[in-house]
Amino acid sequence: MENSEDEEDENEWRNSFVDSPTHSPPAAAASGPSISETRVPAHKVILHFDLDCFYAQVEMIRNPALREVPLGIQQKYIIVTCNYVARERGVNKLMSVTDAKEKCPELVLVKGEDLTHYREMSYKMTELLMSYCPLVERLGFDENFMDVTEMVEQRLAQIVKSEDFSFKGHVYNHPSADVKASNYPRLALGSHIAAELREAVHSKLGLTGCAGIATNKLLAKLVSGTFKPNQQTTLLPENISDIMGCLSSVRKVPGVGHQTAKRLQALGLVSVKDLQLCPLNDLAKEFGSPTAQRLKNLSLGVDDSPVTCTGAPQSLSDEDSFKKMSSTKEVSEKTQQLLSSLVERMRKDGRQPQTFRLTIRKYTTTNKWFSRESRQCPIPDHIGQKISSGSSDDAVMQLLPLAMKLFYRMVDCGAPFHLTLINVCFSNLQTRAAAVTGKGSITSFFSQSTSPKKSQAVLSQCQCVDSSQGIDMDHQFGTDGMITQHNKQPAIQSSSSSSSSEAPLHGLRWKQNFAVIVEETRNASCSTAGCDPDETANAVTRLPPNVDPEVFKLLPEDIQKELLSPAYVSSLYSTSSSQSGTDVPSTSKSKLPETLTDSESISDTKDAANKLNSSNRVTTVNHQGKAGTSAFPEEEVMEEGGLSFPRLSDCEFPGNVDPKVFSELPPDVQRELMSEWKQQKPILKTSSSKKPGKSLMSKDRKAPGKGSQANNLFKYFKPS
DNA sequence: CCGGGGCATT
DNA sequence: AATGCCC
Repeated sequence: MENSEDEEDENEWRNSFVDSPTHSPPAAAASGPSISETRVPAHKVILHFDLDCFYAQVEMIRNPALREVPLGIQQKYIIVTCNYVARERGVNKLMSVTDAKEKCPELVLVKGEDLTHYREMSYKMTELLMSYCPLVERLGFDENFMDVTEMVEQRLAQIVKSEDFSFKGHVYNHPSADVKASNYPRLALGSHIAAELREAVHSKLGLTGCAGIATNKLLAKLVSGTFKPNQQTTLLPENISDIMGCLSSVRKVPGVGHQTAKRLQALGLVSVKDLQLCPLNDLAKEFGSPTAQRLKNLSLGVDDSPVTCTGAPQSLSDEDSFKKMSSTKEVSEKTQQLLSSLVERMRKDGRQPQTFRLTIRKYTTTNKWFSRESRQCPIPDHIGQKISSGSSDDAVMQLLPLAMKLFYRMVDCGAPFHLTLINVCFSNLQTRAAAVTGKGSITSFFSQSTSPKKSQAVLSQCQCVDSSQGIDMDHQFGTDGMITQHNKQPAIQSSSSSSSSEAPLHGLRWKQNFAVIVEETRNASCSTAGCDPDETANAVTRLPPNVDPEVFKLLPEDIQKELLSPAYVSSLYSTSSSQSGTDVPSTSKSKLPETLTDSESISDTKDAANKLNSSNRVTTVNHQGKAGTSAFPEEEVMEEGGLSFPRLSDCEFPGNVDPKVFSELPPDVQRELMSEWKQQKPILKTSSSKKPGKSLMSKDRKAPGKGSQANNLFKYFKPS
């Protein structure tokens, strides 16, 4: 059942590649001992979501009056995107403001340099998708991949044999009604799921978008844009060569960028067809064997890269570009300004950056817009602490000299200089738990007393997420959101809606935290409808087969702590999760509610509806009650948020942790640990062992640090 | 070539 | 730590 034997469509799919000499076996698979026969997996069903003119949509939600007018989103002197009214009048993406105004003098412009609102909405989108299936990968702010293979299999199992059903939306190169879903039941079900998710996104967030349904990420992305806007397209295996073949330029292939395209062109390869036909050896001479194979595969529509959960960002940065900056005073002021907003964002994130980087772009006549230089340095701990919990202004003031030091390493201020961009970036983001314990050992952990301050911080973040949620942000435009469209002052200044706390996005993380917290404390505080005690209890109580709680409890305290460390957790994921791209941890599937099963749909499913609305309901939460009995007295407000993502626990709560042991930890420590877990990538591939051959699009994350140490700890667990 | 963000390589 | 490449 797990390696569900292929039906006809699988065979057809496979056959379509069999003749390709360069084709490597569709990786994945072989989670167990490689039985030669069963190792070819059922093909995956991958969805790609691509929101329509994303920034413009967000602005139109914030101010519905903009829906009726041609709207362009302006960053500096560029229209980065525009609504469809504007497109009808000849405005296009990445058009200069001058050209756009020429084409469409009535064009209304909204400044889009502050990404806060876009970022927030972007994460809401990802969270919404994740609430149905945790395997979601972000690509930029407006695209998401989703691996729904498991969901499809579940539905397939429930389908009545004779049941006749069809594809939702378009089918690439087919008069959609032609195609019988029974020939490709999995893709057909994928198209149903895509349709339902798009509807959910629309009803819950007010956003429209396209979806592509195919057997891998490459194809899903390529096919999703076939019908725009607000439509979806399924690609059948038999049409793979069609969609690849009609790509005029290799550049159209996701994963082939400018540089790669240029190098290919030097080999005389321009179209995808050229690339398909080019001998692998020729490619290997230019790119090396692995890259050559990847390129060739991509040209054929082959892509075995897994959908990798994106999780929280690995870095936060802020930048500004300008015509000219040539004095250190300006540089210092601009840097300070950038640092201020970055520090605020960093603080809301909750993690503590260990590295600071300053990037600049120097003006050069030789037109190298792209060349940026950067210098980076460690952030002294005392400064890091100010960023996350101290005075923001102090933090900025201490970072500024650091930044200037880096600046002087790149610019000789004795001579004239001319900058056109400054970027500040925090990376190497660590949770306080990790920061507090100092590098390797977690020993001082328990001596840390519970920190009221931190709890408060978490709470306020929760409230921030809360207040920033809600689809109709219209009302945020009190009186200042009116449309202006004169030529002198072409841009509307986005109402600075500072009211809706910048509290961004890691709603993702926070909500996941809440989910875990709720589960841990549910006896004390779970009181709301939609909270299924069995489900949540299981999520936390269940241990994977290779973990012996009894053994765990007998371990020395410090060893236990190491086992709870994020590095260990992630290493566990990376080694225990199967290499198969199609195998989803079985725990995460069985409990998926039937939210999407029928045309009935999402909104009618209590569970889903509760989830999706949670953000709007947080304010209605009962703030009192079991304050005394909860392990997190200050955080009652979280329970609603937690209930909204009951299923995430499968994916997010490390299964190797003994809940009893965990529950005996101080609340503060529990919270820190959970916070850490949230930031690990739940799905990790081992980059060394198997080699699914990552595509250019894959991320292939590694477990952070301490791998060897963590691995040694495996001996404390039962062999699986 | 705007604003981000990520990964791999050196 | 710095650059390149990708979206």
